[in-house]
Amino acid sequence: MYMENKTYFSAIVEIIKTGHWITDMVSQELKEYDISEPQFNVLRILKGQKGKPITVEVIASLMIHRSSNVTRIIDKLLIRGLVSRQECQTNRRKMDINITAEGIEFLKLLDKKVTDFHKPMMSKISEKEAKDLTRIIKKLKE
Amino acid sequence: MYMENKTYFSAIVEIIKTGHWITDMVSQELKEYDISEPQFNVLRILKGQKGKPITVEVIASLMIHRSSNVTRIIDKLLIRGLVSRQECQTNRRKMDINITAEGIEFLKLLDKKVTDFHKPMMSKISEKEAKDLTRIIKKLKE
DNA sequence: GAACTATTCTTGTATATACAATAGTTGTAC
DNA sequence: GTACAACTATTGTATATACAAGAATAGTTC
Repeated sequence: MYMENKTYFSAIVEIIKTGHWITDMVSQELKEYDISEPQFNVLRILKGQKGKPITVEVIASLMIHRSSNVTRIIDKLLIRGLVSRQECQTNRRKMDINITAEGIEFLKLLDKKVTDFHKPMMSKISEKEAKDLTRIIKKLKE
Repeated sequence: MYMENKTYFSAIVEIIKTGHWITDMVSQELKEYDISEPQFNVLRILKGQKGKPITVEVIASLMIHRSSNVTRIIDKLLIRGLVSRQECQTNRRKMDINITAEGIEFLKLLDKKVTDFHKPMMSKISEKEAKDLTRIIKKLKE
């Protein structure tokens, strides 16, 4: 009977557990600002576009965990004035989403919080280890 | 102004993304058996106890993603006769949860499915790489 | 250009989840 | 042993999520 190789199995479990561990911690950090991890993720994606609006579909594809509810995530950010949403000029099926000036300001606060959490974690491994980690983990999905 | 080191940031993002990617795939595999990933996880934990019942608390601590709803996960497994639940003799606050013979049989089907998904993924990296991956990723949480 | 198909976002709905509150049991201090 | 605190599982509830269905627009074929 085939048995899963323990070495490989441990690796898989560690990836999943650590991913949850990090996002759980980040969620805790964000809680004081009453913003969810997916909302934070969307804000970061929008900021990364440097002023160029992107569609709901593109946001979904760039999210850490592809979500089927980008519309509703945007709804919440809209209410708080952190993003803008308007019909795409060239294709009225699409929506142009962008981060507002308020969104950028707000994100600065969040980024500080999250970075402060990332820093001590990152200090545990060397830059070479980080590179190795990324390289190996990416191979899994090839 | 402090900027996050890109090498480290990529590593973090890859861990989270890959974790989601794996669990999403596994969830898809399990769907045909109408069982959720957390339910599957609980069954595996129980099987790992080799007949010794464990409490709700212990299950939660062993889960890949610690859940606050173990009771309801157990409820569902109970309905299908895959686990048993009874008051702990020595401490009536606790519950003794165990996997049933049906549960073990059912789990064999699921394990085959999931292993068939794991195998090609694992073949993408060497055993040494898997070990390195586990070692580095564990350091992050130290 | 009409009919059909594909794309894109939104919405409806059922389920899952987090979090807090509760209930029952056990442990502890006096 | 009583009072109080701590522990353990369950339940209530509000929110988040997945998935499918819907609505509007665009593209394609004839």
